[in-house]
Amino acid sequence: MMARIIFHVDLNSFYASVEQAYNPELKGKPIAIAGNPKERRGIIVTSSYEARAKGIYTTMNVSEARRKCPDIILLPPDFPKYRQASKAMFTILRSYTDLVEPVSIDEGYMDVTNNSSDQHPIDLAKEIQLRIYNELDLPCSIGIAPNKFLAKTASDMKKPMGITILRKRDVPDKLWPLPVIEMHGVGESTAKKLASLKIHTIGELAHIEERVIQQALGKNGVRLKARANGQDSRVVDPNAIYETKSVGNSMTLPVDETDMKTLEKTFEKLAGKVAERLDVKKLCGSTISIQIRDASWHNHTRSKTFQNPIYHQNVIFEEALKLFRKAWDGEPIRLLGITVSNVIDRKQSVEQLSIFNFEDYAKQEPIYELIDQIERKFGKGAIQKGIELDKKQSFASKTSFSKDFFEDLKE
DNA sequence: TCTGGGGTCCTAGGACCC
DNA sequence: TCTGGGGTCCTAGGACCC
Repeated sequence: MMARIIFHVDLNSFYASVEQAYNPELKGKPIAIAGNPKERRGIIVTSSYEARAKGIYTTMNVSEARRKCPDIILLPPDFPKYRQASKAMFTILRSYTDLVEPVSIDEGYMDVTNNSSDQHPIDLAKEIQLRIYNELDLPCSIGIAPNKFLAKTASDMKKPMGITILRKRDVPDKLWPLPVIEMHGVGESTAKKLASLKIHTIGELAHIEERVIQQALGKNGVRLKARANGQDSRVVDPNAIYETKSVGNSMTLPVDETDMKTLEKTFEKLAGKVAERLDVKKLCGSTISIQIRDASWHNHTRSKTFQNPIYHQNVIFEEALKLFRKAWDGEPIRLLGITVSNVIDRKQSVEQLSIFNFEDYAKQEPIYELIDQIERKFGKGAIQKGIELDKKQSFASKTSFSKDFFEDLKE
């Protein structure tokens, strides 16, 4: 197989850079975007390099940041602004290839293997970087490599405004000496487990026996070992962003809360936000989950799956509350969240007619032919069986008798 | 360093089916 | 009455990323 050429483009300290681009007076100054600067529980989301130099980092509490850097300029996040800048950046990337996969608001992959121009990849990267800088006033780093993992790793190596090539043959020298926690996909918990196996560097992970890593970390461990060897066959998928799997909102409460009225109000707000976002994207989902975080940072989730996808604020609110009442032990609560998952497009969402609805539907239609066809498709007795199973509430996922399906059959 | 809010993927056990 | 093995779905929790 021909070697691929993958770019990973990463906008540097994105939110802070956008603010500086909009307001040049902020350039060269320690600035930070804080979730909610007024709230006791506000945290630093991003900071400029000038702020970082003074010890500011992401997740740092706002009051802590003020103490460390008294002249810091704190700004509330302005997501519409960031989304616009992000869009403009991806438009530039797509002017070079359709094979652009946004990963988040500020980073994405490109597969430029088959780019027609005879430009050297490094010159192409320079051109892209310069355009983003000149046209949008935003700094970015670009990693160039034969796969996603190495490209991502490379873009991290020189910031801001770096361009880094990481070839397969560079892996032993450039990657293996690094501590394993530096690897994307290895967090604190995995690093700890690896340490207990006497693995401290990426090189040591690269050479561990397959059986041992599989035993300790499962599938993920096997994958990490491959990555440590510079192997990653994931393709650049331009459609990945359109495949939303879940939509959720959560909220940290001003104080650890036990008052039911306040908690109910919070759920109402969250249900409203989730419903609104589902509306905007014309989505619905069949599973609802709630998240409860207690004062000691322990998370609990409860979920329920329905036959029919939901999206109404009231339904989301009521189901969330039901789950909550069953799950809550009365302990003070730090955070509440609602997520709707198993998400599908509302239009094609197949208003899933249950069999009972089907019977109603059938009364108005000449259906003997229809039944015959269904039984031919799903086997003799399928209808009867469907009715029985539906009574046990376990039918929906097996065979979806959608309206569309019936329309199709009638032809 | 005591930690916001948006996500994705994986695992493991239980229910249920064939 | 006791018994396999394979598969899917659901639920709860954990890890990780930006």
